[in-house]
Amino acid sequence: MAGKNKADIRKREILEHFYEVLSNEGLEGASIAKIAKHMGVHPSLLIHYFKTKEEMIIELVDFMIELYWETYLSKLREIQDPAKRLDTLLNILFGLDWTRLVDDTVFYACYYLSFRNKRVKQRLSNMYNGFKELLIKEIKRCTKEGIIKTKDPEKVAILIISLSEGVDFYENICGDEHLFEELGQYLKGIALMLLEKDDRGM
Amino acid sequence: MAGKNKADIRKREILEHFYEVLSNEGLEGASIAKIAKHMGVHPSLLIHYFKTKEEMIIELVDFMIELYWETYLSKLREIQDPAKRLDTLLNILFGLDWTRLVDDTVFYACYYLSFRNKRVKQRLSNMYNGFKELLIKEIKRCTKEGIIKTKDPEKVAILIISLSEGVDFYENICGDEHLFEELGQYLKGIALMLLEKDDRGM
Amino acid sequence: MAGKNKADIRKREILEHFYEVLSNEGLEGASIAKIAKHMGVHPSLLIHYFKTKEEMIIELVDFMIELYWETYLSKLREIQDPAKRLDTLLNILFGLDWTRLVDDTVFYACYYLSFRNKRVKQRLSNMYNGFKELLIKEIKRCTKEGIIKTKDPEKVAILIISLSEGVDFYENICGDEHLFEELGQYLKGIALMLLEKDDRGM
Amino acid sequence: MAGKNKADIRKREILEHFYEVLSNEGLEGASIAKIAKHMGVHPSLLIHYFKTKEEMIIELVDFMIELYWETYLSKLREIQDPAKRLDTLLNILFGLDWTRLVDDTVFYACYYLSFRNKRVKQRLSNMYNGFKELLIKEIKRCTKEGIIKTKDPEKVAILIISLSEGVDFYENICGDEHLFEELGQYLKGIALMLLEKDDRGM
DNA sequence: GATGAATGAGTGTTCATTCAT
DNA sequence: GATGAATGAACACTCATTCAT
Repeated sequence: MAGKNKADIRKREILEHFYEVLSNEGLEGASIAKIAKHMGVHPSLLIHYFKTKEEMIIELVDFMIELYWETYLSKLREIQDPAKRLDTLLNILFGLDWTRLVDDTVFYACYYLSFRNKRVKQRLSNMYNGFKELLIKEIKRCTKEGIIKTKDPEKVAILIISLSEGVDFYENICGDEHLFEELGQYLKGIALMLLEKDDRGM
Repeated sequence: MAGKNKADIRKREILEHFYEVLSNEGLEGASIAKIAKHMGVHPSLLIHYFKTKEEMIIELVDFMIELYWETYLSKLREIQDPAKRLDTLLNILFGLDWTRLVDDTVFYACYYLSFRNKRVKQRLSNMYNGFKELLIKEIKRCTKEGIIKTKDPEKVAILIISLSEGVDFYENICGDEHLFEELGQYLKGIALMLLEKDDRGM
Repeated sequence: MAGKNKADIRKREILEHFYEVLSNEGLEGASIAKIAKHMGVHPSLLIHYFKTKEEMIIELVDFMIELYWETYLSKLREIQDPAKRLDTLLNILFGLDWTRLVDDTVFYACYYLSFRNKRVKQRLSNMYNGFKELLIKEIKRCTKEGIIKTKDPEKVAILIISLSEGVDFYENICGDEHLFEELGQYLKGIALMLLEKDDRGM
Repeated sequence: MAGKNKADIRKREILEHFYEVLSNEGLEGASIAKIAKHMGVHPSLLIHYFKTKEEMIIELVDFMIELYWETYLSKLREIQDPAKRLDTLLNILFGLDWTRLVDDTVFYACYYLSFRNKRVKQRLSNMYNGFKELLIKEIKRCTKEGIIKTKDPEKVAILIISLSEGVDFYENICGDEHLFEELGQYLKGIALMLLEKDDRGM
């Protein structure tokens, strides 16, 4: 994504500072002035590259989504075996690397912004739909090969993604340091159960 | 809760306007000036009652939490049968009334604030712990009476709450109008399965 | 001064708190709200007694001036001998008790206010004129009795008062702890010289 | 002092308006908004240049001190003769130009601020120490050359400065228009006497 | 490409004060 | 005698942004 001309490099640099300030000081603290100060540059420069703050936010969202996709895809890239691919996906969703990939303050800032900003919402929506489709594809493949018996792959995919996000959500409020570590394997087990025994409770 | 003197009535009134403005215009839009204008009153009056905006936020959080608790408790109040009580809890968690009880913008505003505001975080944490303990108590009772076979009630309680929040989270981004309605019964089924078959997939 | 009805007692009490807050936090800090908080009372009460803040200031000035006069007069009261009376006056003006009688922040606050507030200015002017007249009277008596040879008592009186204030002024900016203590006797000596040898440098 | 780039020119301009508003309306009246209005500019521009009001105050103090020094030094510059240099210093201290060089409201505003603002205090302290050292140097030179017989130059220097300030102080409260004019020569005479006869009254 | 000048709306909060109770 | 409700102006300061250089 993005060419490698000087402007793009500079914009990426700005986004990284934006990310950091947002992470440290939250939405109210991430003003253009503070970001500029954080990178030792004049505020006008940020406007010069992004025109408006909204544009900066949009590109930050894109930047974050890129990160997620790269993680997903890089971990799956060389794996052929369907079972292993599905297993990898679950490891990603319920592992620590995933939740810690993007700072929670930044992630939930973007999430919160999506309530009032259609463009942000659209991007997040696309991202989650992408995750969902990816998951569905793998589920279907595994079902086809008899590894699992999932009747409604979309429902289960939504369920798994929601569970992953829900635990993250819960953790942020109630989590002691080790909650998620313990919970990880347990959750993966639940997910597998849902995939295999999806014909039950319905 | 809260006395019935004039100040308490007025404060409640202010909080309702705060809630509404927050719901309509988000965190950045919910300035003291705008709330005051929304209720046709001078900004300094809000300060007169709450001293600082932070205090106002804290009391809004309390106000919201009160709403949740009242819902919980009022629905459980007259039910004695353990199975029915548990069923009611699941209906609350995966039903529409619950998610729609508090406006999402308001709820996630509070959630987002909890990242940087210890007092908000503590309150939300207490609330979720309260929900969890309530759930655990009912699970244990049902287990004792042989209705379900839950081995680790706390884990399952956390799981169920997380699932409930996770689906709400997901819905806000990806949900078409009817997603949750369909999902509700399905999720409740999952929850029941988790409660009964908790000895499985682990 | 002032009757002893309940209102006067309350007003005096308020003035004492005003004095203290002014001393601790300066002019900008001495708001009605803060004074009220300092005495654990509602701000409206101060207005109730003084009508306006200006009135409060005026009465504070009177309060302070009272303090000065009481000191002056009480120290002179029982002394008959003219030489001793003059000596006492000089001791007062160049002694530590005098400068420390009223907190510097309070005194210079009143002084500063006099630039823009005619009523304050008038009061301070009267006070200094009173001091001057007192000093002149004693100088004249001593001159008459041949103790000193002051040709122009008013000029010398003004000079002595100015010197006293000037040293206080200087001390506030440049004074180490002991400057004034050392200087006291020296200054008194200068004053005496001025009184005796007033026929010189003119 | 100060470069000649646009910012420095603008800052100086702002300080001049600050000075004027302060002189006209006192400390309480010299708000950023009023200064901005006085110079027909937007309030945030002042912040743009000075960051905070405190900084503006500090620079005003520096500005005022600069004025004093320039006066001192320019009047002494071309004079070599020790007696004349000392005489010039006394003329400055007890002459009208001196007291009228800086508006009294402004000067005493700075003085008053020094009570609560360490940086202001430090600057005034440095200024008076500079004056004192200058005076001491000239006194010593004159003593060496036998023009006067001052035993403790520092004490006398402090005395003279204090007297100068004290008379100014007194004048502000009690002075009719011509008091200081009359007093000037008299005071200078006193100062000379103190310098010559410093071995007396001690 | 980067900086500085300037704006104007907006922030939360404090202020002295009035009025009713 | 004392408190609380309410006001409206003011405060220093931050905000995103525009324009000129």
